[in-house]
Amino acid sequence: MKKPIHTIETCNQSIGAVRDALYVLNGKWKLPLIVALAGGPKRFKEIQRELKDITPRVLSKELRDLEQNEFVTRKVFDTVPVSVTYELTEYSSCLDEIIESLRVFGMSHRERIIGGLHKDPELVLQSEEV
Amino acid sequence: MKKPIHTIETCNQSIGAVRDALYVLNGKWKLPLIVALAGGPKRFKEIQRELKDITPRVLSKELRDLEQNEFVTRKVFDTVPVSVTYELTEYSSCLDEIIESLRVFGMSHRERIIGGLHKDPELVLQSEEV
DNA sequence: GATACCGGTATCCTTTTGTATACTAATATA
DNA sequence: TATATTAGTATACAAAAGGATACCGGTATC
Repeated sequence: MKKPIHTIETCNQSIGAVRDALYVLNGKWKLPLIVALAGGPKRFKEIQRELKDITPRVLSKELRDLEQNEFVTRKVFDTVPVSVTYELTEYSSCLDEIIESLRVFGMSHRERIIGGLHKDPELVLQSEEV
Repeated sequence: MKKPIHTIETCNQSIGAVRDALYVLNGKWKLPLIVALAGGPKRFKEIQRELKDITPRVLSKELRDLEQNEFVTRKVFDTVPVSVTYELTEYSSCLDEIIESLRVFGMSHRERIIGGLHKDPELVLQSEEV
C-alpha cells in the first residue's frame, strides 16, 4: 500500500505556504506599488504622486514590507537633500508568473460572475466598475 | 509604430483582476475551508468541528462567500432536524491550478527567507512555526 | 522672510475582519 | 425532566488595516 500523499502535516504545510504567498501580495497597495516600480526605480514622493491617495504612512509601511520580502531595494543617495530610490529586485521577477496566473484567473472569474447574471456581483468581485 | 501593450486602462484592469482573484481566497479561513470540503460534502457542524476554533458566525459567512463565488453549493435535506451539506462545485476545480502555483511560490519564498537568515522572518512570513 | 520640496514619523480616528457568547426551535436521548 | 443535537442568527467586542492631519530639519525658491 502506498503512503498517502496528503497527510495532515503536508496539508497544513501547504496551507501555510499558500497563506505566505497571499500575504506577500496582500493589502490594498502592494500590487499598484509593484506595478509603479515595474517602470524602473522611483523616489518616495514620486511614488506617492503616482499612487494617488496613498498616505506617506501607508506607503512607508508597504515599501518596508516589500523590502523585507526582498522584492524591493532602498537606496539612499548622498545629495542635499538626500534622495531615496526604491527599485524592484531581480528576485521580484519570480512574482511575475504568479501574478499572471492570478490575473488570468481573475479575468475569467469576473466574466463568469458578471456573465452569469449574478444577483449582486459587487458582493463577489472586489474591483470597482462591475 | 506598435500599439503599446500596457496602457493605463489595461494595466488597471489587470490590477483589478488580480485583486478579484486574491479576494476569492482572502481571509483566515477560506483555504482551510476549501481543503476541508475537498474530501467531499460535509455538514455545517461537521466543518465547524474539523476547523477547530472557527465560530459559527464566521463559518456561515465564509460559506456564503464561497457559495456566491460558485465554488460551493449548499443543499438542504428535508430530514428532521434538517441537514445541510456544503460541497465543492465542478467549477471550484479551476482554483486548483492557482492554489498550486501559490503553494509552490510560497514554499520557495519561505525557504529563501529562512535560509537567507533573515533578521526577523516572522515579519515576513505569516504561517506559524518559522 | 514666506513658502515649497524632500523622506519620512507621530498621533489619532475609522473601517474591516474576526472573536465571544448567548440564543433559537424542533427533536432525540438519558 | 434535563440535556444534547441540528443550522445557524444576534449582539457586543477586540484586533488589524488603513486614512487624516500635522509635523520634523534642511535646502531652494519667490
